[in-house]
Amino acid sequence: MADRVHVTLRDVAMAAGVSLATASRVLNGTAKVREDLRDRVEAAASELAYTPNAHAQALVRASNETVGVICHDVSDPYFSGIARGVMRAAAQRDLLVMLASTFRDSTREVAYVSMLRAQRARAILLIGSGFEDRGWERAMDVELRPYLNAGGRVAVVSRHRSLRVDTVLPENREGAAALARALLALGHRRFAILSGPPGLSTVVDRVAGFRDALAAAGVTVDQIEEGPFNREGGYAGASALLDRGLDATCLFAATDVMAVGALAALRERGLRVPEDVSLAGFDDIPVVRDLTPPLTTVSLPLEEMGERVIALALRDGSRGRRRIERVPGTVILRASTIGPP
Amino acid sequence: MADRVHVTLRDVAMAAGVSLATASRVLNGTAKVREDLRDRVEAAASELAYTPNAHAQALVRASNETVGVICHDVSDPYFSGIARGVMRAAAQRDLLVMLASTFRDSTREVAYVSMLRAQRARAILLIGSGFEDRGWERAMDVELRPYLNAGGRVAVVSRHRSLRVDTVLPENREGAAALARALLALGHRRFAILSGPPGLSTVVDRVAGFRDALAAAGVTVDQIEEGPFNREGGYAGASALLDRGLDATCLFAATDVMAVGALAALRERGLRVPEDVSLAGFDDIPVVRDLTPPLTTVSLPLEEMGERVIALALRDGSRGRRRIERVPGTVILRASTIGPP
DNA sequence: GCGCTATCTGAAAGCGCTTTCCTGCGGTAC
DNA sequence: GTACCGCAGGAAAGCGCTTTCAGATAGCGC
Repeated sequence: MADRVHVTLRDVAMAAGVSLATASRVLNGTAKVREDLRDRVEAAASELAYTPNAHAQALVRASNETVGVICHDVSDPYFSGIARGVMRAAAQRDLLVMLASTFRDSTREVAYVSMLRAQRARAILLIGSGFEDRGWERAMDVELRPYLNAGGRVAVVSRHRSLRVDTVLPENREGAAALARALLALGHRRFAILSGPPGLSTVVDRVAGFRDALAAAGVTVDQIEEGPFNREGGYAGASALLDRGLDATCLFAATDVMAVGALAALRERGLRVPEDVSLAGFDDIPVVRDLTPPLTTVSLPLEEMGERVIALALRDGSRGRRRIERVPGTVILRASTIGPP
Repeated sequence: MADRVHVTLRDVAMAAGVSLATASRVLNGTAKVREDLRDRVEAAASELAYTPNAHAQALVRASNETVGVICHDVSDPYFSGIARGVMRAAAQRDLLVMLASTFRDSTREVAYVSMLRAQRARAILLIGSGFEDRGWERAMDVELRPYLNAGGRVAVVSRHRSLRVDTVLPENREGAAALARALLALGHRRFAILSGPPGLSTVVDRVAGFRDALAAAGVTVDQIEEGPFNREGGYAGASALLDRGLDATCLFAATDVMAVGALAALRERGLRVPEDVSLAGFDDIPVVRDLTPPLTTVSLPLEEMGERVIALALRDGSRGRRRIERVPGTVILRASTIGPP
């Protein structure tokens, strides 16, 4: 048994007593080969458990079968929902997905793009909002532009101020506005907001949409708390609000994950949801319907968004003009929101 | 601006007026190069936005910077928790992770291993239990053996009957047994079990451990329902149990995800947890503590397991004997379990 | 000033594959 | 029987890189 050495096409060709060219042709079905030769090559290949070296193939074909996906955190249900859609679509096309988590570190994000570029990935998908930060934008541009020029494909989910690429755009602003109107309709007039880190477009848009819709009804919000985009952020934010004296009948968290944390904080302080305070989130990640009370939120078709973003990146005629696919959010009123006490 | 063409080392070398060898040496820092030449090369590289072709490097170096991870479903919190640990550790080592979801299709799993082998991935990590199925075992062996012989590294999380490779082994059996004893201590004597698909070692072990511990106390379980390993499986299983007339004071679901579904089913039928029936799961995925009531479960350090499995795969002296790292589970009693009514 | 060594640079080989180009073959038409 | 065509298989080039090997240059002692 061969040890520590890869079986190459040359081995297969020799074992079959044919030339490299013939072996390659048989294995790829690129040209007609006399039947007995073909059989011998196939037998040799399976005998030796031959697997073509994908790097050599990628090198000579100048294309390859991988797509890169960059998200903030795989264990965040928002991203893993989208990633699931990407993977499903990728599997259908026999593509391999390289998934990277940046842990919200913009430096790492740029580094990953660079690695993916080195891999000559067929496409790079950026999931999650961009950083509204000049330095990041410049660094990203430096990596992405040559990649695009070399024929690479890039598509993103969420708004990126500086990236003029194909986009799947959740209607964060409109969704948040619709949610605000629904909450107004329930009778709420005093709101507090749990916002994510500043500089993330998703947060910015949601908060802006929410506030604008309220403003249109003559309602202003002055209790806003910022925190990291995770359960702890929601928990800490809600706690801070409570410490300061919550002056609202309804709390809006910019993401469901934060809402989950907020719910825990509220409950710990003895506030009942929704009797004492209503709570709403955004995204409709799977778990929120299993909370008690189930969470009011704006639903986004996460898996579908994943499928759409990869389709966008891989579509033909991609050199045409930039395409933006808007994904509307649907307000889902559940038991976590009722009229004000 | 160059269009549709990659900048190669040759371009950099020419622009800098040096040979390929020198350019390569500068960029890799492999040897001393006269300062002015070095500066020129570096200037040219950044000017041209040069990125080395990772495939060419992998080809000549016969090694590369990617590790493959295969799991059943990224959007399952159990897997994404482990994946998070893997990614964190991979980032530290400057490795790129190729993550594949099999959607529990054993054929696809084998296909992914083959692709990863073609990529000459430095290591392949299998997360999630193996299929106890002769055909799958044989097919997997055919792919993995040549990979291992060629110096590839493989490590797994969970028990795989046929794979004699480095393993991170959650103590499913012992954990479930400990949980059973804790529930017995609460006074329960009549149990029902929600099991996953047969042939998955994780399920088999958990159910066996649970039953054995009960048996040791003279308690038998005859209400067992099998279903898919997800929320719907738990929901359907619990519903089926209810339809048939649930004869138990405590329900054990083989995974937390299933328990979540079961909780919804129970509640829909008007059964209160824990007053009417206690409910316990396994894994301690993040969401369960936010349920109402918070779920009793067996806690597994998911992220740490991910870090350990990649460390195992990448460790030196890996040609030594197989290593098995056992990961104990910790019983966490929360409000979803109380004494029997 | 000569010979020797220590450094650094460049030429070239080769990683494993695909694909072009070319050769040699048998078959057809005259 | 000769000339021509079509086709299948082999030799070889080349994808972009690293690294060996040899050559060039400078530095040193005598």
